[in-house]
Amino acid sequence: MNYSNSDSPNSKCSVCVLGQFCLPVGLAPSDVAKIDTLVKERVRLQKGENLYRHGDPLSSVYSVRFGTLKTEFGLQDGRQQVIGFHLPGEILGLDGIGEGHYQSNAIALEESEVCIIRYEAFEDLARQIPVLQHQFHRILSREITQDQRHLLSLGSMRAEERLAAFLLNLSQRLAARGYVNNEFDLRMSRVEIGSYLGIQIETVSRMLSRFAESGLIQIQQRHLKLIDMDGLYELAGVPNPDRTTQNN
Amino acid sequence: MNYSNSDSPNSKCSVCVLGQFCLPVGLAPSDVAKIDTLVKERVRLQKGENLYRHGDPLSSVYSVRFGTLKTEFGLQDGRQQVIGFHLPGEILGLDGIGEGHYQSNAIALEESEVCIIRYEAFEDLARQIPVLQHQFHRILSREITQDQRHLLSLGSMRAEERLAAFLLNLSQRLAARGYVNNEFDLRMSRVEIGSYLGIQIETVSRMLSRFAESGLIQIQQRHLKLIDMDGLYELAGVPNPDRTTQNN
DNA sequence: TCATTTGTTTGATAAAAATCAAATTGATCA
DNA sequence: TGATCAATTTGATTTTTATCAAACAAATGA
Repeated sequence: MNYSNSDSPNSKCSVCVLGQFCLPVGLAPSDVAKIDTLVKERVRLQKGENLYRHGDPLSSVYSVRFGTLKTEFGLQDGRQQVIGFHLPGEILGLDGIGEGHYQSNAIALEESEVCIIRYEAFEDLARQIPVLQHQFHRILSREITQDQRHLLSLGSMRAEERLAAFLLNLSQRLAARGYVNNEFDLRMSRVEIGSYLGIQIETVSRMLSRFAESGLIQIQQRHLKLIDMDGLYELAGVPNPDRTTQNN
Repeated sequence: MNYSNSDSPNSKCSVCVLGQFCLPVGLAPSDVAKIDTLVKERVRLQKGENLYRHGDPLSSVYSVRFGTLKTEFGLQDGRQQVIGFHLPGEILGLDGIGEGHYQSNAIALEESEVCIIRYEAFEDLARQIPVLQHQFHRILSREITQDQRHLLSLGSMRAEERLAAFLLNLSQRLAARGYVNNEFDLRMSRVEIGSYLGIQIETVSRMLSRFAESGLIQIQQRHLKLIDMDGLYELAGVPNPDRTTQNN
């Protein structure tokens, strides 16, 4: 782990392009300046490095600046479940607030950098800036909703439906960040995808091959093209939100 | 739905026995009195009644006063997943904060009563009482952790393991509320258990029969006795937290 | 460069759970 | 009280996915 305490201009929330996804959403510029004083440290992580581990005392929550991380939740007997993949602008560490120590492990899937938000100081600031307080509640609430959507996937969908929903979810989140929505690189291994979706890696591989064969996607290693978005959305059980044709 | 706006003494948070599970945890008596002014309304629900529905605008979050509710999350194509069962003292409606409208349905499993916490007024009060603000963050965070534990169950456990973990989770939550931990009535149907656990009702029924046959439990209809807690905990992948024998 | 390791794909088989079907039990109501 | 309806259990069979095994490909390092 490589800490930095830079005051270089591009390290400030007030100029960060991720502001629209991160804590400062909706804040007046003068309030964002107050966050700047709170978020001064960052950490650089290499692939495979832990940002935090289950049981570490909660000191901070984190915002992804660049890169991708996964969080995983473990059972005493050793089994682990990947809970989420985290893209720039997303907040990590929220599960540590309840008990005062993190309940999950957070691990970088590639070289990544996260902003450190000291939690106690943040609570103080949130009391002073109602919009910030509300935005934080929204972030916590959306995390709950996201986990519930994931539960629906694991509890009610078959393997190929889960996989389609997963690929589309990634696509949407990348598109919101300015990338094209139909071509990207998977940062996670088949093992990690399988764990996230509650299926074995052989099944992940077979389903990807099947998708490719039926013209839904093209895939070579981790490079992915979504060809038939409508078909994928249908598998995922939702209409394609991008389609604005006659049937709307 | 039957609203009441009673100021009878036993309706106040300051005297409510559920305080130890609910919002007021850790608050000074003078601060609990401030919550009393916030939480004055309650709703009585009959079995099967909705407390809120997906899409309803968020106006309040709710605390269960007595009874049991379920929340369920739906897919456009009609599939529904039971996300949680909610006991007295637990807070509902948190998934509405993110988008300003509830993402799930909340339905009473038996005659129940919930306290209404006006959300906007609550945010204001939380700013004035740091301990209350922190307690609310803890509640949100624990909800995330609970959903993650549920994800681990659906993603990494076999049907009988999920069922064992579910029964033990209920047992623990009831025990924390002063009931015996090894004998209780299930308030939910086999269909609802199956949905919650991501398995079909026939499988739920078979697993319950198998548990009974192997002496782990006794069950008649919805009345349940946990006989071999250690065995159940082993199935659930965790050591029995109540055991303080030689191996600790 | 080749050799080794790691990750991925594909195939064959087994296990788990779903589905279909019927029987049984309990609850509700005339 | 019996009749009807709903919920649950049990059995037979099918489907899905896991597991075991092997082949293959990509990445790493001497």
